Amino acid sequence: MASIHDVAALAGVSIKTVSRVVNKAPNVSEQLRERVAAAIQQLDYRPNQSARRLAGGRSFMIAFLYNNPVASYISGIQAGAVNRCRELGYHLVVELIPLAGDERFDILEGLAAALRPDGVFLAPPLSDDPAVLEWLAEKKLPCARIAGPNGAQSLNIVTPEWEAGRMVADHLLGLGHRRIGVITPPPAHEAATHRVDGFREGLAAAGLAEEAELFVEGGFDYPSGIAAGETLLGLAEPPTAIFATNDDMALGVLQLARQRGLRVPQDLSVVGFDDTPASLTAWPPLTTVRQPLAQMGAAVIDALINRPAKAPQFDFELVPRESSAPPPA
Amino acid sequence: MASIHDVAALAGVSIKTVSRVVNKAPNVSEQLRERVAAAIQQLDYRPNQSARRLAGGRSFMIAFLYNNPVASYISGIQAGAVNRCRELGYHLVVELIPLAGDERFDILEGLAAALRPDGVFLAPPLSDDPAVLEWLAEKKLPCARIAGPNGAQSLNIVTPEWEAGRMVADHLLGLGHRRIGVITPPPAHEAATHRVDGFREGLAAAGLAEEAELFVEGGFDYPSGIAAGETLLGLAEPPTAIFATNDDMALGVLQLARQRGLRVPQDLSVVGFDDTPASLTAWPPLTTVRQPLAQMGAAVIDALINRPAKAPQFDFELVPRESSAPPPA
DNA sequence: ATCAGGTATGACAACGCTGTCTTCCTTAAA
DNA sequence: TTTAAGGAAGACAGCGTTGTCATACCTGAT
Repeated sequence: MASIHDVAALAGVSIKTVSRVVNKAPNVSEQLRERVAAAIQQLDYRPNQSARRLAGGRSFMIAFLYNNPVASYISGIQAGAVNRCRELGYHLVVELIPLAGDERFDILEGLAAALRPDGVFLAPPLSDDPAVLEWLAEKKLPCARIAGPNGAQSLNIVTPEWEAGRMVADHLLGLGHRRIGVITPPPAHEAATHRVDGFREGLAAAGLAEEAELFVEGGFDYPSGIAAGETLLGLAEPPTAIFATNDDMALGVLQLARQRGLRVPQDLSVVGFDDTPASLTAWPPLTTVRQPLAQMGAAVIDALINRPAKAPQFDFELVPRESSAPPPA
Repeated sequence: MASIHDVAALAGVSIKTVSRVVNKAPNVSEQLRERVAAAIQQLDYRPNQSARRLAGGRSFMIAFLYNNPVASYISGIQAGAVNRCRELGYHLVVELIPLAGDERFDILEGLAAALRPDGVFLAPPLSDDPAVLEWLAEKKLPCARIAGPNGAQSLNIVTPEWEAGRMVADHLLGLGHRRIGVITPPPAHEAATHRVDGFREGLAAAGLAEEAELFVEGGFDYPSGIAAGETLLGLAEPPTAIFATNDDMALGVLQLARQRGLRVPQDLSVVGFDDTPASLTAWPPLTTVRQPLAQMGAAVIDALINRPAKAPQFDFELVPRESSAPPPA
């Protein structure tokens, strides 16, 4: 495997000049630049990251810290991140971080000391963890998060959760629903709670009063969707539609409706969030909100490496499918 | 951040001795070992991987190459792999490799040259790719695969696909089915085809003749499940049960049955494979086969790093749910 | 003609570790 | 008592880069 010395020898220059060419540093004559480039090409030379890290202080590694039970969500984000990393000549090291316990910090410590990553990518709900955020700030590790709380010391890629919530409200309201149950996210998923805020705003815009009994907290999983659905459908005046703030819970509502003999969407409309694979294959296919996960992942990498001036804009998209329809007459 | 020199100074020994202690090398007196350990502890010293790699030739990195549309599958394997890596002091670098095209080799080349990973982990269906396998062998990169073809030059963690297929056959046969349709995997997923072999063996063991028309090839995705199901149900004598070799296709069959007014499982039994989240939330919940994904991921890492003498044994588990029942009378 | 001030290039010392070789010290066999 | 053998510890040279500094060259203003 060719080293910088081989290239230098072949091109008849010093290793420093090769280094300059590789790093696109200034003050190299066009002539030499080309000669070196040719030598690099010929030998198929690739700089050794370890040596680079050791000498230069940069590791060309980004740590991706995650812990999210929804595989498709993480998977989508990771795909975007890993591809962008590749484009930029970086690599993505993944680490599964427990959501609680001091063990987390051991792992982080080991990761930071061994790898010295150039940046840290936090996926939700880790992006909400103040202790982790603080630890990273203390270590002065550049860190970017997706859908985390704002105002913290590190970068946060903001997602239009609020707008998406509003979209769901408008969709359901537009179909004629006036009494809509909401299964809210667990408080640990702070960004997701903005979905509910946007939804509330939609309600208000339609001149509807907010009724506390229609907002039931869920745990972002299937069983909790069933449980919350039971609460909502057990109301004296049950809702004609339910907005579950993620797909797993919406799927739970679908299941519950089936048990109770309610037809979806004729008797009850259901809207989810995330556009998971299961939402498409469910019966009926779930109306849900699609996030541009790969774009989001790529944007975080950009933020970490290029630090672009302006924050990226994402469009969440309402995917109308067969689980939502006008309310029963 | 403490370096080996700091530890050596604090313990009053040479850096080499510290290195010995860190690497659990022999020929260090118990007394010194303890003194050094104490110094390491006190300074919270962690060896720098880049330096280690540069000097020692090992990178403590494993490359995880994947490309699989089934997020939950990859996610499960990755979780097992990343945790085992951590236990062993390694790190997992992920890379998304296209399934075809020469671009693959550029990516691999870049990865290999820059990172010099100590091992490469290939997840299916990449584990079936002869060109990739050959490229890795050429570069002398230790490589382990899950569910790949046997006989290749690299390690392969064998999974009991055959046995699992047999289990499915026995399950369905045991329920009384005599005419069972099978949606077979695309040929690129070689390991998965053993599921069909095992299934065939079950048929033979029950004294049933094999009918070619009952075996229809699928593409491992939802639409292809629907299409294959249409072929099977369109048969002059349609099957009373369908074994789809993955969940996505089984979900497609479920959908098709619904369209045709067939009740599952009363009119048609359906069995999937993979135990994806969607298989649980589908209606009816899908009888399927669960693979110990995390264990499998961990085993590959073990194979790469520790090279254990004996191959690990995995148990695939049939998860009976509500999509399979005795055939209509 | 002289000199300041840039531009182009190279020499060389890190970076933090491990491999190799050397040295010193025990221990036990001859 | 001598000697071989091996255990314990250290000195030192890389590993493949980048950063810093030195050097040579060129330009244009004096």
